[in-house]
Amino acid sequence: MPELPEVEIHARNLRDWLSGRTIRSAEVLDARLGDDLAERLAVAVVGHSVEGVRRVAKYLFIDLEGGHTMVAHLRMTGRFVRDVYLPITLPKATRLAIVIHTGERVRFEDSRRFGRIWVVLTSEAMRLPELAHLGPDALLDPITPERLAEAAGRTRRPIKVLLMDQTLLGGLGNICVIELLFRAGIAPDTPSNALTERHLQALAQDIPVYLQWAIDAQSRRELIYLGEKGAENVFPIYRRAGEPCPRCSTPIRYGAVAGRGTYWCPECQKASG
DNA sequence: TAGTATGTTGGCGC
DNA sequence: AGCGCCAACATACT
Repeated sequence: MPELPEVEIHARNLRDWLSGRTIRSAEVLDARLGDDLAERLAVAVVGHSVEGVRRVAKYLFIDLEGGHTMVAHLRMTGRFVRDVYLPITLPKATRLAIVIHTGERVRFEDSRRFGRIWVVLTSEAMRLPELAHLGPDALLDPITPERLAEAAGRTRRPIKVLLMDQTLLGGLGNICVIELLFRAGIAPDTPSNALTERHLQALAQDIPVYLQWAIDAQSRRELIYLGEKGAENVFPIYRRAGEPCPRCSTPIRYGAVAGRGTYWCPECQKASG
């Protein structure tokens, strides 16, 4: 269930595995992965070399020589993995298997099958309906305190909901926002327009700092998402209901904010203006 | 077993 | 228009 940090780690792994390599074959094992995906891969990807890998918000871009790009969204359980030695049978959750000219295989695994992959002209990638209204990337193009304050002042929506709005800034999800609001000392259900300039400024400035920490904290070759077997929780607040707050030792609370599971410290997060 | 899950879209109703 | 809420997608884990 990746957010910006996990997608960034994917981008780095894929860059390492694919850049400069030629795609030898691509096998689609689930037709729902993308419209006409097998045909598009055959035409624009197989036989082409990878020019580079980029990340925009929670989207991955694999740019191919020849002018096309594979765009991928991992949704809740999607993951790219590399097989150096090829097992005879593909693991059950495999939805796409790509073999590169070195003989290594890169697979897209996705147990819940919500992930999506598109193959489009590189120049048209940002015009995909899903991406057309995406705001600036939360890490590469950090939101200014002024822009955040302007957006917050216009709405009574909870600050948690505002930060997860991908049209305002792209890349933050439930975990990132929970952790950012803890760091900022702001209650998740605070109406956005009740926050002070000072709190919003601190929040805006902390976003790229937090994201860089989260990337570093999870950097490893194979990502295991929280909730999966063997996952390690590196987050101070997320999924720690009842555990002591790392700052004040008050038990962490759990509840729903705008329908999403939310964790917060009732002592440290009181700021509302 | 029932509840929960880190994402996104789209529909309904106020 | 903005917003809350729900369902859909489909499976794994506790």
